[in-house]
Amino acid sequence: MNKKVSLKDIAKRAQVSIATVSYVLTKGENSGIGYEVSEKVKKIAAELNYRPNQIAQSLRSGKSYIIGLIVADISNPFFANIARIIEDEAKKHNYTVVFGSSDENATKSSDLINLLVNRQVDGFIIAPTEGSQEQIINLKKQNIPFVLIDRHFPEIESNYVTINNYKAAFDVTNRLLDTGNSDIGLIAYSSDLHHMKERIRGYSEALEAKGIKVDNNRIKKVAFSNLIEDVYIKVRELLSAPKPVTAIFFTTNTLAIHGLKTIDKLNLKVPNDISVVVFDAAEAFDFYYCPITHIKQPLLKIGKQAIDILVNQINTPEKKYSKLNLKAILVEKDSCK
Amino acid sequence: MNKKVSLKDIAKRAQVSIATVSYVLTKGENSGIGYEVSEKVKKIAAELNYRPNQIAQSLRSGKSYIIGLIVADISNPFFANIARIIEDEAKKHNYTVVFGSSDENATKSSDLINLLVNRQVDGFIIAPTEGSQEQIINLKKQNIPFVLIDRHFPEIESNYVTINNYKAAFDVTNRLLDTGNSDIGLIAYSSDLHHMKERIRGYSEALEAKGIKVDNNRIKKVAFSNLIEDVYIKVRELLSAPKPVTAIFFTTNTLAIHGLKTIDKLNLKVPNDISVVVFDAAEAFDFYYCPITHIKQPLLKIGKQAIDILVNQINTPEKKYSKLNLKAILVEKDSCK
DNA sequence: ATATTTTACTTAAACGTTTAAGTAGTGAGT
DNA sequence: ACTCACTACTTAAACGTTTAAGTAAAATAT
Repeated sequence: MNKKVSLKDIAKRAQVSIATVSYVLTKGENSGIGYEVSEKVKKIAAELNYRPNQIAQSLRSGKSYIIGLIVADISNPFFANIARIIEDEAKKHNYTVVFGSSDENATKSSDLINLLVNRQVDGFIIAPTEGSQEQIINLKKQNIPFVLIDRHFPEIESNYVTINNYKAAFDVTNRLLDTGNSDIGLIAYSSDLHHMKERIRGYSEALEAKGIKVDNNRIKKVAFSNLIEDVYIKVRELLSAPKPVTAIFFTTNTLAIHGLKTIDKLNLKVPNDISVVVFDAAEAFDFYYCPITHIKQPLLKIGKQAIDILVNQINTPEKKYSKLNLKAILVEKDSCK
Repeated sequence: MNKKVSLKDIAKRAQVSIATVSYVLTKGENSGIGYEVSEKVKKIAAELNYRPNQIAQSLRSGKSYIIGLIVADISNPFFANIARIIEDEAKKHNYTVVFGSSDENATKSSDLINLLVNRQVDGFIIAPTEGSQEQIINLKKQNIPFVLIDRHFPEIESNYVTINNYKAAFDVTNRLLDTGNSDIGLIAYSSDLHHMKERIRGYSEALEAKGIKVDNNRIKKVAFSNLIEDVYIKVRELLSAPKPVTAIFFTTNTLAIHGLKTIDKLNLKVPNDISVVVFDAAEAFDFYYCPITHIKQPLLKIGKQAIDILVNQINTPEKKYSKLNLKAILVEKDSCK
């Protein structure tokens, strides 16, 4: 068995103390160690292929240089992309990202947070799931820095980077209205999460602004745990009601993917038989015969800002929270008519 | 600032030694510590919300319980899925997965490996990129356990879990031949990686087995770094040659996605104008008008086996390597005619 | 020539665990 | 009564770093 090379090994070979080796290797020019000894140490370190043990460094410094990222659903390309961006941004600040997917499940989220707290992560970036309020409050109590993304809890003061969901939903609903649709259904997750409510509020107020009464039967909610079937059922309900809708607003890309499959199964054509708008895109849409009008979130900005805020807070803990509401843009394609 | 709770804090409150606290908290029933003291310590630990510092545990034990996963391209759903499976499997063995994407770039791969070696990961699961042989050899030299997945280097003895790429490619090519295609093109990455060569060999030998001479002009290679354009060019070349092909075998899903887009642009219809088979699926294919015949890899099995082999090697370091060549299956759909 | 500063190192403590080894004190066995 | 074996703890060392504090020798100043 090859034991790993430590400062001790170098020290022994160079016949100096461990501290000397450490000084040579960590302080550059002005280590306070003489030229000859320095060179000797460096040479031996290179020969032995010395790698500092970051675990020991972390223990000593109290900093792990690890950021915990908890996304709601890693199979969703939205989160997959954001994870990637955050990883890249974190690396620029010399942080490694460890992440997990809560799958919209508060228990799993709690397990992940605990796991990572034990691993002494320096901070978190979290897309919190429903029912995870306490976990967030606990982080605050423990003084562990974190930034929420995509969603946040308005009742809990914290850093967050989200988009203006209300505004985006309002805009996209307006787009449907402008193209002549007044019977608009909405498919959402059955969730108390604020961003979901905001999307629904945007939809509702856009209708009301045009003097259209909101029909709660047209706001359909599906369970994350039973997505595929639920979407199928709800989309059918919208389309087979006494007065069927002429347009559907899918509040997430995953909902849309299964919604479009349902529409295909029912032999309806977008946009002639039914108009469609979606919150977020998906690569799969590229192959859909009709380009889909959708909301595009500024992923790069979200990731960059989240990391910036977090790293800042890690380095200079303050009581002031950063609350960012970024603008999302409406990408107009051919799916509304 | 809330300092974190350590054994010391509990010990002080309970008026016992640190060791006593450790014994109570880590050895269950037979800690050798009396009932009353045990209860007292446990109670205080709970009150203070004590969390063992895994960094300290790692330093002491020499084990980090972290597995490094390096995939070739995390934006590819094949790797995204496998990452997820590996994460889940690892958790069952009490390991945390830290991962990065090399983006098929040997330098990035090297950086990632170094980063993770410094972090004292207990082992690696790697989908190695072209030119990363030395990194792999270095891991061997340092006695760091690892398992290669998806690809491996035949010239380097190591653990690996791959599929039988030759067989799969042979089968899928045969499928094209059986449906009446004798002019078959192939789109591959320009890569020396063994699995890619094996796929090409499968294709070639399937043709030869039917007495068809392999035409090297029909084996097109594209650069990973210039994927979209290259695919477009090469697919066009195949289709506008003096004797155009009637079928194309895409050796990865990403190649197929852009290949199908090209086919759409050229106003050709699958399978009437052109037959298509693909190595690996993609969610996007669900929206393609023609269900695509493809090779399906046993992702779950690959992930499970990789973790099993790795964990095994971590716990009982042996010189014997596990080399797994799993079977992939051909999923027959409607894209061949 | 002597005091003072500077240089070039070493010692030792600390981070939070785990665990082998040590130490009282108790109870049983003879 | 005295040994022996338990029980219930504590002490101390170790994992690999970093760094404040210490020390001895050399260089400079007076």
